[in-house]
Amino acid sequence: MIEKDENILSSEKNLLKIISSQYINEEDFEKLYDSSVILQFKKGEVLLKQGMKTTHLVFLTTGMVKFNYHDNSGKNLILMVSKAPAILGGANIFYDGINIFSITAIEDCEGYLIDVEQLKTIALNNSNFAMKLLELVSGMFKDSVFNFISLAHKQVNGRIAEILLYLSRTIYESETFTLNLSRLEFAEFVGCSKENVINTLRKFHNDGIIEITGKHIVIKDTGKLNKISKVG
Amino acid sequence: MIEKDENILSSEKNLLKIISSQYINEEDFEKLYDSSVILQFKKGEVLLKQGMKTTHLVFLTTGMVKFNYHDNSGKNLILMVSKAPAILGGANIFYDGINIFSITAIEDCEGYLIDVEQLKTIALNNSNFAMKLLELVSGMFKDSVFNFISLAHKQVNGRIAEILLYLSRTIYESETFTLNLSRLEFAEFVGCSKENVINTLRKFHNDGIIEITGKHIVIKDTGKLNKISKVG
DNA sequence: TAAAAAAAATGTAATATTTCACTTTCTATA
DNA sequence: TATAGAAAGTGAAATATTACATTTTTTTTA
Repeated sequence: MIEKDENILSSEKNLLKIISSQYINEEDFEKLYDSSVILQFKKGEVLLKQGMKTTHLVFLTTGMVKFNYHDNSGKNLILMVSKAPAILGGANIFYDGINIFSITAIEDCEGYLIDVEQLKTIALNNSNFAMKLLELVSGMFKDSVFNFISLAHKQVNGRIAEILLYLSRTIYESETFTLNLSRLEFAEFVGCSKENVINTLRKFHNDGIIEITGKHIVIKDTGKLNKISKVG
Repeated sequence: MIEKDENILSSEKNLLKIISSQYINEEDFEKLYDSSVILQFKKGEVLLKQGMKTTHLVFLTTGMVKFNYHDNSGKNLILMVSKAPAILGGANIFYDGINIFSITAIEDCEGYLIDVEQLKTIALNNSNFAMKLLELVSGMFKDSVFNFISLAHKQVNGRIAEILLYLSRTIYESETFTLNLSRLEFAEFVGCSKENVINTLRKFHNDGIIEITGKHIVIKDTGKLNKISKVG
């Protein structure tokens, strides 16, 4: 019990900001806390499933996930990649309550399942809290729009350069990292064939822009990568 | 004065739902009303400009607009097309207050400029209202995601078929309509070259799927168009 | 740890898309 | 209503991308 509390409070970002005493009182916090469950997810497991009713959000405490959409023809698309700490599923709640995409672990994860009904009840009685949720959803919207824009006017090498920079800066926070997406998943993120991803990564490698050995990537020339991402 | 009120109240969709007495009291409504201005926009005029601070939203009462993003290399992209009645600009407010895209009239429009600060003040004191705004933003998020998905895994003919159906169903609400986008704008919406748009429309015409004479379009074979939009 | 399965890599042919240079057709307005 | 400028349309070459067939490498698991 105590361990659970400490866990929530020790993660310094999103949820803390939102749930902390600034926006929510002790009593509301207890309600939310009592209705939440902590769960482990193995790589590949689905945290939120596309098409299902949104009964909960997930506050991810450790691990990384992908936001993926699968269409009826079997094709798959990765919209976003996110790492702990983060609140997942926020965009679904206040619309019609059906998950528009899945959220899947791309490495072992741990997270709190937060009851949506409870959350709504609290938001209705606390507009500061509701506003914070609005900020959260707007932020996601913005990210999605930027990703969309990039997809629309950039060619594959520009997209790949951009995604490499994004992963390096935002997700792994290092110029050296071990990718936890397969080449196929990477292709689903870029929006092209897996062969194209493989060839382009190889080309970047041969041009000395990156160094890639299997899943291990080192970004050698950020300047050039930047240029490609802008021009491409 | 009376005319203005009637105008707001007679449009049956978004704003009414949100602003109506169910969610906002007489006094708040007056505040919002007093800080709002009605304006006319000519085709091509910008209602909200990308990069500028969000000082107002627009409640569009008549006309049609495009949501367009322009990048520094001069390329332009249309994210969405929307017609009255609609609330425009909602996604910007609660994030960092900078418009992430422009909203431009594609035909003569009329709309109310609603002061954002006033709106925020009211939302802070009225969580029902805040929740309604959340729904609005979530809805836009959802639309954007679907458009994004379509762009990512469909080829140009699939995209064009889809956009034709979208325009027919959602925007013009008829199988016969007069497009108020140029071929170039249509291409910016599809995310391809204008020649590709022209050729594809011609091909659809020759195959008897649509009938196109300049800007006048008749959808002849919805079934086939549907198929192309799904397979493509 | 060996075998099976999955993922990565490669080269080439087929296809899709853009770019370019140009003509034709509209449309606004002087 | 003549005319300039914009928009639409065309065809062909250049480029980008995918699809396919196949091999190599890595990972999983019996």
